[in-house]
Parts: sequence; C-alpha cells; structure tokens
Amino acid sequence: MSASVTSRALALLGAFDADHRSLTLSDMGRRAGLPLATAHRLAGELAAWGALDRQPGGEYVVGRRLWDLGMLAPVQAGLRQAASPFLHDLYGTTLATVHLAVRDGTKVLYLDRLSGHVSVPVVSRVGSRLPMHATGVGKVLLAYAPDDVRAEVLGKLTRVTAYTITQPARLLEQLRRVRGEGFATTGEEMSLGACSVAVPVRGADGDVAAALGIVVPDLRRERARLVSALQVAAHGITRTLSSMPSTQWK
Amino acid sequence: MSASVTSRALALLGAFDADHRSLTLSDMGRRAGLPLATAHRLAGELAAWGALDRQPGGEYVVGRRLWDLGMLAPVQAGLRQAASPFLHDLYGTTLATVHLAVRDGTKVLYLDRLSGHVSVPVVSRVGSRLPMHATGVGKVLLAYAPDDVRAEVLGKLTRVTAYTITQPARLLEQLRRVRGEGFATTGEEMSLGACSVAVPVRGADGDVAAALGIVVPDLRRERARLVSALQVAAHGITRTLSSMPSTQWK
DNA sequence: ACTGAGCTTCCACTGAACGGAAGGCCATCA
DNA sequence: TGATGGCCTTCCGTTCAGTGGAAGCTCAGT
Repeated sequence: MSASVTSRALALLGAFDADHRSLTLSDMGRRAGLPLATAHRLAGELAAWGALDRQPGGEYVVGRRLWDLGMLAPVQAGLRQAASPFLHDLYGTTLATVHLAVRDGTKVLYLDRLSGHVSVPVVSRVGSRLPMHATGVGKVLLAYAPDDVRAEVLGKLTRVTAYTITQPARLLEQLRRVRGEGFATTGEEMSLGACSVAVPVRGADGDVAAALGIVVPDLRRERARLVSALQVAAHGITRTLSSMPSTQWK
Repeated sequence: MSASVTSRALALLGAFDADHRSLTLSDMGRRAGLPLATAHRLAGELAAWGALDRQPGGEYVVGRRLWDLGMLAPVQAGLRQAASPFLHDLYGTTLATVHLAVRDGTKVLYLDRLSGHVSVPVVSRVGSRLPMHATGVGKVLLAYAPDDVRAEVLGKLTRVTAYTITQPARLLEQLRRVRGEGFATTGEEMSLGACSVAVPVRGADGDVAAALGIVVPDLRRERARLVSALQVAAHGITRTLSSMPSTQWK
C-alpha cells in the first residue's frame, strides 16, 4: 500500500484546510500520514518552489505561488464574474455582508463574499465549505437540491449553536417554505449574533445555479426590504447569465 | 541534471499562468520541459487529486482543489481584509473598477479588484502581475520603491499601447510629480479606452504598504473628485491597519 | 487512405526516494 | 544543573517507484 511521491507531496498540501492554515512540520507529517523524515524532505521541496512558505516561527503556510495558481482555476468563473457587480450593488443598498455560494456535494461552497465595516460575526470565507442546514444560502441550495442529497444532509444535522436546527422534520418544513416563498432565513443557527436571508439565483435555463445571501445582526425589522433587494440582484445575475453561453457558467 | 519527481510535478503546475490557463498535455509537457510520457503520468496523478481538472475537450486547467488551497494562503491577508470595506465604499462613490495592489519585485501584484457594470477594458485580475510603468497603482508603487527597483524598471520600459511611456526621463518626471501631488494617473497606457488614478496606502509606520486605484473611461472631468475619494479610502485603510499588530499586514 | 498531432499504454532498467536512527536545539520542570 | 520531551535536521544503505523510448491508438483534415 505504498504511495507515489506525487501523492505524498499532495497529501502534505492536503494537510492544510480552513481550520489548519499554519502547521508545524510534524503536524503536516502526522496529518498526511508520512514519516517525519519524508515530510521534511518533501516540505523542503514544496517550499523551495513556493507552494509552501515558512514563517518566522518555523511553521509552514500555503505559499504565495499556490495562491497565484489557485486564482487561475476556473471555479465557476463565469458565475462569479457575472455576479460581481450585483454583489456590489447589493452591498451598497444593504451594507450587510454579502455571500455568493453554490452547492458542492452536501456542503455550501462560498464563491464570493463582500464584508462591510460592521462586523457581524461571520464564519464563512471564500473557498470555505459550511454545512447546508445552518446557513441561509445553504438552506436555499438544499431546498432545490436533488432528493438524494437532501436525504443525506437531513441524515446528520450537526449542531453548531444552540439555535441550529437538528430535527429533520423541522428543517423539511422550512425547506418547503423556502420553495414557496422564494427565500430562506436563519437566526443565529451558525454563529451567535448573526442572522441571514438568502434567495436562489437561477441560470438561464431556470435551474437554481447558486444562492445569494446577506448576513445581518437582526432580521425582524427589515426583512421585506432585504428580500426584495436580494431578489433584484438575483434576477440581475440571471439576466447576465442568460446573455452568455451556458458552458461559461454551468 | 535529473530532477526530483516533486519538482517535475511542480514544473507541470508551473506551466500554467495568466496567459495559459488551459493547456493540452503536450503543451504542459513542453512548457515544463518533460517527456510526454512523464507529463502524462504526473498530470494523471495531479488530476486524480484535484490539483488539475480535465475539461471536456481534454485540455487541463487548474483544479478546484488548488483553488481551495490557494484561498488559504496568507497573501497580505490582513491588508486585504482591512481594505475590503473601503474598496466597497470607493466603488459605491465612484462606480469605477477598484484595485488594491502591492509591489512584488518589479511588478504590480493585484490583491483585490471590484469590477462594476460598465466594463471599461481592464486587463488586471486578482493574482495577476502587470508592469509597473503602465498602470496607475504601478506608478504609485514605483514612485515609492527602493532606488534599485526603480532603476531596474526604468531599464526596460516595454511598450503595451501606443500611449505607454517608454522614455525613462519622462517616467521619472512623472514619478516626481506623483510624490509631490500624492497621486498618479494613466491614460490608455495599458489598455486603450482605460484611464486610471491611484494613490498610495500607508501603513501605520508611514511607509507605503500598497496602492489603491480606480479605472475609468475618461479622466478629464472628475479627476479632483476621484482623487479625493481615493484619499479618503486610503486614509481609512491606514487607520484600520494602525489598529492591528504590524505582523498582521507587513 | 494517408498524414500528422496529440494521447495512452507498456515494460525493463536504474537512480531517486525512502525512513530508521542519531544528533541538535530549545523549551519546561524538578 | 541536569533530565525530559517535542521538534527539526542530516545521514546513508537498500530497494522499489519512477522513467521515457517506443509502439499503438484516436481523431481531424485532405
């Protein structure tokens, strides 16, 4: 059950994730399942190329060169580009943290995020994956996801805060409402002090291609205005997507 | 002069850049200096892990997993985060494409970019490096760069458009003006139909830490207003940076 | 049917990768 | 002060994974 050098080097890179952005050599080795001496040699090569950076303290972080490379990846590039101006507009009218997300398996993948001055506690980052059942954009994407995906997610609703919905029946009921009303909300289900509203973004073919959401400290007051701002933006994105070949964003 | 497997795999990744975002196997091999069979095997492993994606046509592109990883790289994370809300504000007041950039060697590295609805032809991308002498942010950063860097850049001023400044003396004169007036401008020097204004962003210690710029179709009319909006934003960023430990953004 | 460009597979040889072990460094604790 | 433990670095003899030329494949153009 030996592994190729390449896969070992990649395993070393794979040791980094949103919760482990800086690692000691030994941690990297442990997480990648590699002997220390091997990790040492490989990390050295990766760092020499710029895939890893070594910080003053000796810990490794993902290097600038991988950042460069990553920016070249066509991850929903068309969608992100089409959405970008509408996200700015949305930020302008709501002054709330704005999110653009798609479904990636059973998680929400954040494609873009604009964060404002007022920092409501927001855990998302561009490129991070969060559970679908505890976020606004997640609920939207879940509401329109294929049945098997929905079933899988409903199977294990992990608790994040005291307000996280962990009963499948209650979540199902909410998802029905989302489909009916066209928007989803959360109240401190992912992070205390943060509420959110989200709407679906449809592609030119009518399918839900993404979700658009905002995070605010309180939802009671302005819900109607926020929902309508979101819907205006979502329609704008759909319109832009309609004017480009579907291969660009599908 | 053989090379380690790791360095070969990395060379293969290194074949991708802003001008080569999708490559055939043979192109990758050629650019990386590897025999086809070797490129084939390595590309297969990289693709299996998700570092590369294979597109319908058979061409390779940078994969989603490298995008994920890249997002974890702490590339001026503190600066980007501090600047983010001010960039949005700036977009709100100018409705122009907004850029945040730093100097990387003798190039401008774009850290963030907000693009508006009106698409002035803009060549920059987040993560891309452009020549300093033909961009607004570049001129700002060059004006405050160490002498040896400035000398090197002045040594080869490559022409991009008919308006690109290629005479060292003229550029030097402009840089002097930039230091005096506190802002730089360009007029179609990088891309026809695009003018720009840029100002320095100073760190808490007073050193120029970055440059902030906007791109507009025409500069004659609103220059004063744009410069002042840029300066307001730049000061705001400086203020935010001052309130965090310098290790976070330096 | 022929040509050429690119992709995939095969396999015998070999030198690059391996990793245990030993040693260095620097905290922390008694 | 010396002992302990965690982490990093280097060394080196063994061996097995990586190599790449060559043959064959697919597909498009002519």
